[in-house]
Amino acid sequence: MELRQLRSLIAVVEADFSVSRAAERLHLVQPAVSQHLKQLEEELGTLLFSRQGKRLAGLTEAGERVLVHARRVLSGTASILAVGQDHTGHDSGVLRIGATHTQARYVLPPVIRRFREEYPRVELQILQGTPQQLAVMTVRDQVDLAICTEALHDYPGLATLPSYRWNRCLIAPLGHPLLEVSPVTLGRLCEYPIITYVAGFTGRRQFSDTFARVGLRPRVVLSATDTDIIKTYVREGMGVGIIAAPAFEPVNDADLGRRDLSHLFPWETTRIAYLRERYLRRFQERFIEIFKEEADRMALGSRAPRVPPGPG
Amino acid sequence: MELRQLRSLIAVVEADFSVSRAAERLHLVQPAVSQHLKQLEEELGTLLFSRQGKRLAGLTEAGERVLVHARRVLSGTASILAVGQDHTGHDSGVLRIGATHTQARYVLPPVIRRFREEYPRVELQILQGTPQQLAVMTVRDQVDLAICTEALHDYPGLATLPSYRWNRCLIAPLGHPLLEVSPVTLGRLCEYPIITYVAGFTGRRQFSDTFARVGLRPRVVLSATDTDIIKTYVREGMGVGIIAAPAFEPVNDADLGRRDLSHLFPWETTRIAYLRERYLRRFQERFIEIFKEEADRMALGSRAPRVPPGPG
DNA sequence: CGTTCTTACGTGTGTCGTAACGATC
DNA sequence: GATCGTTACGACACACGTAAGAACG
Repeated sequence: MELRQLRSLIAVVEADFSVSRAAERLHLVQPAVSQHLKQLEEELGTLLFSRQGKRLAGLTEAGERVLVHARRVLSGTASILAVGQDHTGHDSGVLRIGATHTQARYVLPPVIRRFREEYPRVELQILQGTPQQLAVMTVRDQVDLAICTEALHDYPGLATLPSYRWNRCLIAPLGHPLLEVSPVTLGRLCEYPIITYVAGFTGRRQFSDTFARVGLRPRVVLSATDTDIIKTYVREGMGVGIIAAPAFEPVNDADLGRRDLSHLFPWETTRIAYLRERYLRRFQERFIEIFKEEADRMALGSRAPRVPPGPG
Repeated sequence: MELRQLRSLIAVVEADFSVSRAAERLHLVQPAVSQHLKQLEEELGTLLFSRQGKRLAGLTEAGERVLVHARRVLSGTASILAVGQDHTGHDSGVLRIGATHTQARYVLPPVIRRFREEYPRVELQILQGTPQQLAVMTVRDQVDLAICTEALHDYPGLATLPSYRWNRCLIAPLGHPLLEVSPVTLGRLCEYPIITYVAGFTGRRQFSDTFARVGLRPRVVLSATDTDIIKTYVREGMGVGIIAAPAFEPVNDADLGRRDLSHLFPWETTRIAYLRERYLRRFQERFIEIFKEEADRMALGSRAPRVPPGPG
C-alpha cells in the first residue's frame, strides 16, 4: 500500500468518481490514477468501487470503510508535515477558518486583526457555511478550525472548546413601541412581526423552543442566515429583529434601538472545533487563545456567564 | 513522505534507537533505514532524533510529535488491510487479546472455546499484563482487544465497552469461623488476616477505599496479582481470601468455603477496550459479542446488576 | 578491534507519461 | 463523435543491497 494510492482513492471520491478530474487535481495523468485504484483493489483483494461498465459509480461497502481510514492516514501525514513546519521556525502557512456569517462579520474582526499582527506571514482563509457544512468541512480537513454554535455534537471526531456565551437582543427602528414598554416578555414579542435567523443557524432552534414551551407562536415574517439581512429589513420597517447580541454594533447601528433579551432565552455557547487527532500548529493554538481572549473581553461588556469548562 | 519512512521511524524507536536492529525487524539492510530517517528529517526540515555523535540517543520534541502521528498513519494502513481481509471472505487472521491473569484464567476459557469453534482458522494470542500495561499495549496496537477493570480511563484513544459487573467473595478453609458467622461485616473481616490482590489489580483500589471510608484498616497479610496465588495461601491457612467472585470455581475449589460479599463492596465493571479509531474485523466484533453473552450467562448465576449502557 | 552508523555506487523494480484502443452517452 | 477509462510500452527515477569508510567504546 502506498500513500499515493490512498490519495487517488480520496481524490476520485471527491471528484464524484471521475478518474480524469481526480487525476487533474493530483497533477497526474489519468492512467496513473487508474493504476493506483487497481493496485489498491488488488492488494486488498476486494473491489472498492462499484462499476457501471468501465465507469465508476460509487463505493462498495469495503470502499466506504477503506475511505474512512484512508482519510485518517492522510490526515496523519498532514499532521506530520505540520510538525515539521512548526519546528523550522517559519511562522508561515495557511490558517483556514470555517465560520458562519455572523461570526465572520461581527466576532472575528478583532481576532483577525490581532492575529495578523502576530503572524503577518500566515495566510488567512475564511470559509463560510452553515453550521452543518462547517462541521463536515472540519471532519474532512477542509478547514482547520470551525467556529459555530450548533451542529458540532454529532461528530465524535471533533474536539470542541467553548469560547464564549451569548444571548439575543431585540432591534427595532428608533421609536418602536417595543423599545419603550417595560418589561419585554415573550408574549409582547408575539404581538409584532419578527425577523430572525433561519433554522439551523445561530440558535434558531432554542429560539423557537422557548416560545413553544409556553405555547406561544411568534410571527416570524422573515428569516435569514445573515444578521445583515435581518438588520436591513428591520430598517425597512418590516418587523423587529431578534439577533445575536454580539452582532449589534453601537456605532453602525445607531439608527436602531436595542434591548437585551437575555432574560427570555437560554444562553448559547459558541465553540471552536477542530479534528481531535490532528496536530495543531503553534499559530493555530495561538489563534484559539486570541479568540478566547477577545471573547472574554466582549463578555465583560455583557452579562454573559462564564463559559462552562464542559467536555467537548 | 513515504510509509516506509514512518515504519523505519517507529521501528527505530521501538528498537531503543538501534538502527541496525530496526533494520533487522523490517527485513531491510541498515543503510536503507538510515536513509529513511534522513529523508524524513530532510523533508520536515527538522531533526527528529537527538544524536550523540553518529549514534541516535532519543527523540527530539519534534520527533515525539511526529511519532504520535506516524503511529496513527500506520494504524490506519493496518485498518485498511483489515478491511480487505474481512471482505475476501477468509475468516482467518490473528486475534491478540490482552488480559489480566484473572480474566485469562477464569473468564476467558468459555469465550475462547466458543470462539475457536466459530473461527477455527483464527490464531488466538493471549498476552498478559497489568491493567496499566494492557492499556499501553492497546494504544500501541500491540493487542487488538484488552479486557480489564482498571486503568482504561486515562487513555482517551481507547473505546471501552462495559461487558460484565462483578463483586467480591470471601474464601476460607472449610470450617473457618467467618464462614459460619452471620452476617459478614467489614468490621468482622478486619479481625482476620486477609489475602487479596495487589494495588492496581482487580479492583484493589475500591477494596481499600471501602474500608478507609468507614475508618477501618484491614490486615492484608499478603497480596498477589493472581487469584491462584491467593487461593494457594488461603489453603495453607495464612488467611482468608477476598477475590473476584467469578474466580471461584465450585468444582476445583470444593475444599474452600465461599461467601458472597457484594453487600459490602461496590460493584466493578470489567470492560473491553480497543483503539477507538481502528477497524474491527468481523471476528473481532464477534469475539466481543461472545464475551458479552458469556458474561451475561455468568451474571445470571450471581446477583450482578446489568451493565450500565454508559459511555466509553 | 568490534560495533554502529555514514557514504558511495550499481542494479533492478516500478511509476509515471505518451500513445493507441475500447466503451458509453 | 466526444468523453472517459483501460491497456501497452518506454524512459526515468529511486529504493534497496553491497561494499568500503569513519566514529565510538
